[in-house]
Amino acid sequence: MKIATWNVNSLRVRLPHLLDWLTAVQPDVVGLQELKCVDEKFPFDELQAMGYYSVANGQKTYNGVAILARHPIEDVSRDIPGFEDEQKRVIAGTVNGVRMINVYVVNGQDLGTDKYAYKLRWLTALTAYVAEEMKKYPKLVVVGDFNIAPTGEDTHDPAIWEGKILCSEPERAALRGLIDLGLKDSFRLFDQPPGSFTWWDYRMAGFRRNLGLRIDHVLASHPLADVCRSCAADLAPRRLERPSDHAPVVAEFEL
DNA sequence: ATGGTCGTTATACGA
Repeated sequence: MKIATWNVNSLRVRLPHLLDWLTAVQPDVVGLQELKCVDEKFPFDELQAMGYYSVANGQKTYNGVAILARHPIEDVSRDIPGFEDEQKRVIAGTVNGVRMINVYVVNGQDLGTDKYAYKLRWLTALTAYVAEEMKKYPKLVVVGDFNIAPTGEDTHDPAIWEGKILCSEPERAALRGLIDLGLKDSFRLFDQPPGSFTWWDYRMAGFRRNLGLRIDHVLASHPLADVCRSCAADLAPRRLERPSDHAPVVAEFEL
């Protein structure tokens, strides 16, 4: 079972890349983020024609998440239950007995801003939600754009990023708190080449110079981590014309 | 220190 996550940064613009990538990679379940697309305009028909069921939680201009799967998506849940939030950042569903919680974590802008405070509050609410879900679903993945690089190794230059947004200690502590519920960072279950990232700023030729961060993750519960066979970023779509600024991450599980 | 580049029912703002 191939489980993937991809911040597409506008589903409308990236739909041709997405359809080509689904054909090439054949993932079984995919979490998408930053759709910037209302549900009324979600391309359900094109995806169905490719053999994918889809469920979405979209909004205009900003945010928006979806799950695609080759099998029916059951027990779909949108947002974080009990957490007041205008922004559409979470969708969950169950496919073949595997629970996927797909998240687009708040970016946070800069330390000390209202958006940063919102990010930390949001992560506290997410952690409580995932804790509840883990009681119900032993086989669970939390995937998405976490907007957090777990360690210096997940940045092109730890000194530059030290204490900055996406790398600050409170953000990293929040991610560790989520993982400490009983999850594994699938990517780090395997030897990886240094300089492995999932996001590169459009500015300053970030991708060409590999000035990236690893901020997109597949976190797997222990029963799934035990059967994880690979996890890697797929840089091919990032090399195309008019790419998303994020690469997809694909993890394979023997199920 | 600054700005740079994308996307958006845009023309300022979020990332």
